[in-house]
Amino acid sequence: MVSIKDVAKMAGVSPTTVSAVVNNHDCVKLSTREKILKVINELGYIPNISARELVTNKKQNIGLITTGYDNFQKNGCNNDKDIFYIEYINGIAEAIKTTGYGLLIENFVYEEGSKEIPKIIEQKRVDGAMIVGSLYKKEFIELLKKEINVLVTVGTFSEFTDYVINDYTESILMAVRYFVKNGHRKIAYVSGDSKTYACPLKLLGYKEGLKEAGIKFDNELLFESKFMSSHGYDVAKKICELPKEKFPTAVIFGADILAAGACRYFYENKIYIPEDISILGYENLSISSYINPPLTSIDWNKNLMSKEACSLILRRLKNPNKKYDGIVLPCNIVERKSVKNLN
Amino acid sequence: MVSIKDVAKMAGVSPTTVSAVVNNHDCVKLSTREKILKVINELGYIPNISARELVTNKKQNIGLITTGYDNFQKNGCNNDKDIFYIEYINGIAEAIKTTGYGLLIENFVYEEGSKEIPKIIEQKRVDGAMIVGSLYKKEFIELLKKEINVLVTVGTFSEFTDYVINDYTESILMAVRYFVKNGHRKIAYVSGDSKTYACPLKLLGYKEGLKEAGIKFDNELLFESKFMSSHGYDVAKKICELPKEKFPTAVIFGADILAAGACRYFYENKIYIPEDISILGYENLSISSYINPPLTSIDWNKNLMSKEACSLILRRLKNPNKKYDGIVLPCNIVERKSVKNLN
DNA sequence: CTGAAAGCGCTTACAG
DNA sequence: CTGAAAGCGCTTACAG
Repeated sequence: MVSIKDVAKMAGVSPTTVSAVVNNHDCVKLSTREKILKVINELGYIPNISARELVTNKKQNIGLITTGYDNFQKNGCNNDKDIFYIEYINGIAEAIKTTGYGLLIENFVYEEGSKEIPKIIEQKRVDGAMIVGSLYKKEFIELLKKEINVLVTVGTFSEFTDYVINDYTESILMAVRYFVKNGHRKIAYVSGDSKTYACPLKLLGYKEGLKEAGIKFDNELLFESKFMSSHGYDVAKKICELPKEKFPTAVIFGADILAAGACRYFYENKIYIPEDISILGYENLSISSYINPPLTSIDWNKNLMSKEACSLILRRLKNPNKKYDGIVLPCNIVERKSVKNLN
Repeated sequence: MVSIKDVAKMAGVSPTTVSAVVNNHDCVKLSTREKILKVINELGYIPNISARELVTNKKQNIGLITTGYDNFQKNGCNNDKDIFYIEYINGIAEAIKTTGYGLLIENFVYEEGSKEIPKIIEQKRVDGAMIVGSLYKKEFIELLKKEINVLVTVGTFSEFTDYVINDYTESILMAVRYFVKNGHRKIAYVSGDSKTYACPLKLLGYKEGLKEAGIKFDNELLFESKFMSSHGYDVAKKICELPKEKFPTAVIFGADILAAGACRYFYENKIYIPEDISILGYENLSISSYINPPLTSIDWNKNLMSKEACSLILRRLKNPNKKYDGIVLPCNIVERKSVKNLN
């Protein structure tokens, strides 16, 4: 292992100067700098990260924590969870690459009331962390804030940290408008887990959309559901049990996972999409493009979210005492083949 | 930040003794140990990982490196890649949790001929690493071996490292048997990328299976394809262009992604699964359960693979000079609804 | 069973 | 612009 001392000796300078070069301080004379760089190159010197961490009191890692209900595991629905997080994980891995930080990931299962926190935070392995998902309570964030200063929530609003979310209300409003534009009037809405931050906001968008189009809100066309595909299946069944005059021409699912589950039911019961019923997913997960027919879905633009989350965390790392920032991103609809134009 | 000195002072012992307790050395008198543990608890002392790393010359992280062709990105097929890796990532994250190691991930795009290696290895951020996937050449592993000693390949055989793979030949043989058992005789096979290690082995299984059942190998029923769903679509088209007497009753796809792409084509062209044609996926990715009809697929048992990969790496970490280990896991078929019984 | 001392490889005031 | 010195928080022979 070649150390800073070896470089210093070989270049005929002090470790201090080598350090200055390695850290791009601009106080080193050009010729000295070049000499040192040459030796670094020859020797293949790579600074020891641990030593640097120790003295600067910074780890050079940031953490990515995914959250899940205990339920997911108990019910063997890890699929549903995996499918949700992957695009964030990869998006963030991509965005972090150029920053000099490493990405440490931990899947954390939040249990209400528990004081347990993610290990990478407890052990101070990271300088900052992002919490992806929405399956936790505010108390969890407060707990974390005691242990780590730099925190960004991704996908959930947060009072005490930076956050990046979507415009939930607007997104569902947009969905209703989209259906109305395509001639639909009987539009059902399958809301996600009411415990999450987004749920009531999305519902608001649904109601606003109906109002705007002069459609009367009908409680029978509103369904609540957790975020598992089996629940989407169940909801589809309920929809089909509706009296004929109530049967919607269009359904907005609050999550792609739910739409996928519903598709299963429709498929099994020979109800064709979009001929018999039009459906819209939410999130635009990768699965939406594999489903048949490919699912038209409200895109969260998770890649952009990941990037924004990274810049948020980098900014916060540089400036820990700044007032909290929130980024609200717009959604858009990715058109595939699950919606019929009734006009 | 409370340090080992603080604990020592408060407990009236030396840092050496505190260190011994923290590291579970069994040379400390019980009463001393208890006294120290009490202080640790009171003070909420957590050892500084960087300091420990510096002195032991170990990072306490292991790396998870996913590999992908440049193509995936160029062709906007990240979906296909994401979908493939997620279950490993989560499986390994789960398995690593109890080991005391952190999990550092990096998505690496391998380019043939390039000398570039993953940053987490170059910067020595990890004690060991797992390479998941098969989209790289042997030279890549040789390159890595120069920089890091503890390496495990997951999903690809490797001469110079530990590895965990599936029994590729057996798995496709099993697939053919499964179709034969269900009364199929015209069985097509869509092979994956021929550059990968598994490809020729799987093909072998296909041929053996046919032979065993007394079915003549027909080159027209063999298709080659890269690992993108669009290629599955193209293959399905080709299958449908086959003269009627050649049209297979069953197709084995060398990857779920390919089956998904094919399903799209079949769906669009009103060819029903499994009524008109039976299909079998490979890998049992999460998408296979969301597709309609749900895809019967050869399960790689990625959870077990992840666990085995973790034990392999832990063993190797403890014993760096042991002879290389290889684990070959059996596959099994997860029956869903894409195969018709012809008997 | 316990402690004093050295040292891991850096960075950072500080002095010149 | 450069260097000597101290110190980050641990672990590890070694001595007793």
